[in-house]
Amino acid sequence: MAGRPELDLPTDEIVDAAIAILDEGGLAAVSMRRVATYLGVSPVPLYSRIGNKEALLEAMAERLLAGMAPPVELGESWTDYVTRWARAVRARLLRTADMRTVSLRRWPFVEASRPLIETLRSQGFEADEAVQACRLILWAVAGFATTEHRRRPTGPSGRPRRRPGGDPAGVGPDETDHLFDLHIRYLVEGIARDCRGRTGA
Amino acid sequence: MAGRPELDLPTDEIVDAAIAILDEGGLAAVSMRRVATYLGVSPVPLYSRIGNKEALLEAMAERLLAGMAPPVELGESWTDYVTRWARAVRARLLRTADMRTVSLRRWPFVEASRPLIETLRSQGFEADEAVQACRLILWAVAGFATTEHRRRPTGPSGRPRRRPGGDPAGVGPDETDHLFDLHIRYLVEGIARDCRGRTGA
DNA sequence: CGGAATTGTATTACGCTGTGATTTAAAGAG
DNA sequence: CTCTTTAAATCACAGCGTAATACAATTCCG
Repeated sequence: MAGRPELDLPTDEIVDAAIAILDEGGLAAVSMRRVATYLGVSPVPLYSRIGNKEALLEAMAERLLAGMAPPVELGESWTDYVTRWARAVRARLLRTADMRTVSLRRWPFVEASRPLIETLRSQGFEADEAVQACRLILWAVAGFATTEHRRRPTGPSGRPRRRPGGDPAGVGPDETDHLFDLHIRYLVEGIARDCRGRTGA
Repeated sequence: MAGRPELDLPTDEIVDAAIAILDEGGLAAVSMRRVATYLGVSPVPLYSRIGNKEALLEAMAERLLAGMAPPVELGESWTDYVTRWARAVRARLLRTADMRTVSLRRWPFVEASRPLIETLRSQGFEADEAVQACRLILWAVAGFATTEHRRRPTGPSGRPRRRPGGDPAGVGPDETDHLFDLHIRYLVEGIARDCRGRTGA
């Protein structure tokens, strides 16, 4: 049963399978061999199509984060769009099953920041101001989500090791939402203040 | 050559060895077996002393990030301390060879945030205000460093895959420093504004 | 139409991983 | 000196990423 070049196994299906495995077994369950058997295929076509495991993870991150930036609405002020943008990106990041799949991969974020930069530029920001503001927001959101995300216990390993003194940073999810909005508001206010002379707000 | 219970192999030396391997070979080079042979020992004592690999990584992160909060200076305003604290934490994070060793591990950050919270409380912050401000700063710093950190190429894998359209977020290190200070300043200003009635600044 | 080149797959194999089971040697107690 | 306890080495197992090899089906060319 070998060698029918007609059987198309697009990279999309490989990524689909990998994400399915990720969703139900965590990142540790994603292996080239398992993805292959999930597709009823040997590991070879995975290597011929996506290269290696690192490339697979990259493609998974790209898929999971594609189109995370919301579309710009007509007549929307940049402050409103920044807030919506930040919330949307955070939501998408938190929906990811295992943050390590997505963390430390730059490209999807670069892509998502494009509409943000365009909005800022269209409302009077200089090019370097827009890039700077975008980076500020992006890093704040990515960092917040990274730190906020709870990874589910990946199996029986890792004894809990109860710590003395408790965890002063333990808060509920609604409090976290509030904190996130506060964070973004502070940044937006700061940016608005530093650029107020030129944006005419 | 087996079974001399006198040979003390403290967990500290295990962590030392693991960090040495991390520094010269990256996170991928850190394996239980390699750490064991580095110490001239079988993998068994590693398991009897630290449990498993996850626990080893946890211990490494703890070591790498221990004492990252700078000591409080007498008569220092909380805004100054927050700025110093943020810079120190960021510097420590960036010094880590591979960010994934340290990322997504909460405990060292909880520990580092204690002096920050104490400083805030001693200068008139309510308990929940202090925790909130601390969380804001902490997540901003951790997120900034996580996103900022360049991971070195971990071997010959991962073809670069040059992207079309370039990278609008590509900036130099000095610009990054400036952006970081700006980020922290915005947060500090926002916190100061929201708490100005009580802190009497 | 028939052989040849190409293509894409399965199989095999190598060295590595984390970790449990089994065995062995050393130290201490009576 | 003998027995118990302790902690190590050695072996074993299943799984991993991935390169090499072998083979079947298609496609091209004469």
